[in-house]
Formats: sequence, structure tokens, C-alpha cells
Amino acid sequence: MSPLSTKEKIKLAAKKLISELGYKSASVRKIASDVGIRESALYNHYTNKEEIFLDILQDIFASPFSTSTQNVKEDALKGKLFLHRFVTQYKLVSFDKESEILFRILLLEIFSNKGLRERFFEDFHNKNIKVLSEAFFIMMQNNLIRSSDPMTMSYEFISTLFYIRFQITLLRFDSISTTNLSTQFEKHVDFFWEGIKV
Amino acid sequence: MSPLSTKEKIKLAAKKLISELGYKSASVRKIASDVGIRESALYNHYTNKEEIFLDILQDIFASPFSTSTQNVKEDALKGKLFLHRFVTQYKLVSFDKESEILFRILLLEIFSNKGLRERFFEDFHNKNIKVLSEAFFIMMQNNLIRSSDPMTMSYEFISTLFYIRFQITLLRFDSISTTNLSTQFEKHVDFFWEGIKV
DNA sequence: ATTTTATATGAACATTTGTTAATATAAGCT
DNA sequence: AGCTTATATTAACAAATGTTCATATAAAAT
Repeated sequence: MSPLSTKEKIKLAAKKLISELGYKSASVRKIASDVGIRESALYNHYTNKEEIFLDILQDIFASPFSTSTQNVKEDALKGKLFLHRFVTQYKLVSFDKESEILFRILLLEIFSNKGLRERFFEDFHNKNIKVLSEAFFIMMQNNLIRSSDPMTMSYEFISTLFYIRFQITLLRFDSISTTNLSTQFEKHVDFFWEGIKV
Repeated sequence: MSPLSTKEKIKLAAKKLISELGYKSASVRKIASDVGIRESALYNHYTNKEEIFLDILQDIFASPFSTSTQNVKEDALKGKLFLHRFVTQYKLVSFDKESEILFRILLLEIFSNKGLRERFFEDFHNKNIKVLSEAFFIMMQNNLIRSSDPMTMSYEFISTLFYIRFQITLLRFDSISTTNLSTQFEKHVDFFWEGIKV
């Protein structure tokens, strides 16, 4: 691992501070101090505070899901296994330290930033709904699951994932154990599958 | 309706501003200005800014669910109707203007306030899980639904409600129509019931 | 009517904030 | 070597913040 450039250090420190205090309270001085430089030196790397935030925003939506959305058509035929894989991917992201910080920033700033709201619906919701709907549709065609509206089914499926992730994010912020919630992911797949399998 | 006292006006203005800007950005001056007084006058009613916030916090957890948690033992026997009633109550709160504002404050400040986090788990999660678990348990005993872990079932049930409410809160912040999400509540009951009914 | 009490104002305060300017220092290039 | 460029520091700024104090004003109590 190559040593971080000052700009990268700034971004890293800003991420951490914003995820703990929010954008407004994560002052330029605190960020610079964490990096080990003065506030003024920071302006050699970013033109202003907002630009640091915009840089961080890009990371939030740098999808770690890209690989899992490939062969839906084939994988969907595997029924429950498909759901299991999808959830495993979701779980992995939920427990990833970096993703956790970015998710917290998303939650913290979602009401202060319209673009954030729009991208939440697009990247966190619609994208998942699309993949899942396609999979559920195929499962229905192949009589693996009961017939129902694929969109509704997808909505039901991801809502629980979001809720678990939300709770994980809260608990980890207080360093509270999340082992219960970890198993909740598997319970979700089991319970859900029992309810839709034919 | 009796005219509001200055203290009540301050609380009201603070609620609105905090729910839109967050605690940090909702300055004492903005609050006072909205009320129509100077900042200094505000301190005749509250000793400091935090006290206003603490006053508002109490409203967040002034449960509007208290009535619905009464005759669970009887109502649970009605099966799907029980769930429908539960969701109707939840839906009512989700679309209530005052509750919407308070819920937004909860989401905005949940990472800045440990007490808020704890009470979220207690009032928004555990309390619901408890009522639902009891109901599902009774439904299982009476063979209305398939046998499963009542806690898991409850978790699955409320997670979707939370997700819908979260999305409603986001959309209404931008004055975007929520009719789709309104029907999502009913779809949830229908879909869920199909998956658990025996 | 006079005194007391509650609530308003205006001005000021000490901090904290984002940002900039002048200047020093160290690294890279010719 | 000297010159250029990148990046650091110190100092200062204007604006915004929470809060306080002396004082005015209007309502309530005697």
C-alpha cells in the first residue's frame, strides 16, 4: 500500500469527522488538525470545504454492487440461492468499515442535500428493485415461487435489508455488538423464502 | 384553540427549523426571528438552546401508539385484520404533519445524541416487536398462520413499515407525491399475510 | 396610583467558523 | 549551482454563533 498523499489524508480525515459529527460540525480546523497541518495548508489541495464533501460524495455511490448484478438471468434460476448470494453481498457491504462510514454520512446529510436524496433513491433503492424484480420474475416463470407482483416482492425484500443495515450502523456507532443483527440477514432469507416458495 | 404562548411559539419555530436544517444550523437567531422576537428575549423562556431541544425530544417519544397496544390478545385472533389495523395506525402517524417533523428530527439528530439512539431502539423498535410478537404467537397457537419464530416474524413485519416511512419522509421533504408509498402499506399487509397464512 | 413582575430591546461579549494573503521552506528541474 | 513549483506556516479577516447585561415597556398585583 502506497503512502497517502496529503489530499488523500485530508479526504480520509474529513470522512471520519463528517461521519461522526456531520458536515457542519466537522470544521476545516478539525480536519486539518487530524491530518497534521494548518487550515490554510488545506486550501492548497481543495478550493473550499464543500469540494471535500463533493469528493467524498462520489465514494458513497461508487457501487460495490456492480459485480453482483451480472448474470441475473442465470442465477435467478437457482431460487433461494440467488437471494442468499444477494444478501451475502449486502451483508458484506453493511459490515465493511469504509462502507459503514459512508453510509453514516449518507444518513447524516440526506436532509441537507437534495442530490443525496435523489441518488439514494436511484442507487440504493431503484437499482436494487430492478435487479430483484428481474430475478423474481424469472423465478415465477419457472414456478420456483408463487405468483405475485415482482416489484412489491422486491420492495418487501430490500426494506428489511435496509432496516438491518440501519440498525447495524446505529449500534456500531456506539460500539455495541451486532452479532444478533448479523444472523438477522440469514433469518431474513429463510423467512422470506418460506413465504414465497411454491 | 387557545393562542400560543411565546414559549410554545419558540418550541414550534424551533421544531420546524431543526427539522429542516438540523440542530446545529437552526440558530437561536433564526428561531427568534421566526417567532418575531430578538434572541435575547428567547432566553426569558428557555435557559439555553439545548433546553429547547430537550423539550422537543419529549414530543418525539410521546407515543401516539399507546391506544393501539391494548387488547392484543383478543385482536390477534382476527388475524390479518389485526395486522391491517396495526399498519393503518402506523400509516396515520407516518402521514401526520407533526409526526413527520418529529421523525425527521429523530433521523437528523440520531447520530449526535446517544439518548436518541437508545430511545429509538426502545420506542420505535422493541415496543413494536413486543406487541407484534405477542400477536403472532397467538395467531400461531390458533393455527391462523404458519409456525415460525414470532420475533423474526415481527422484525420482518416492521422493517418494511420503517422503510416506507423513511421514504415518505424523504419525498415529502421535497414535496414529492407519496401516493405510491401510501398504497405500499396495504400491499405490505397483503403480501405479508400471503406468506404466513396457513 | 404605585409597586412588582414578566417580557421585550439593543448592544456587546467571546468563540468558532470558512477563507485569504504574505511569506517561509523544501523538492524538482535546468 | 540557481530557478521554479508545490506546499507549509503565521496572521488576520469578516461573518455567524450562543449567551449576557443593562434597560425599557407593558401587564398584574397591591
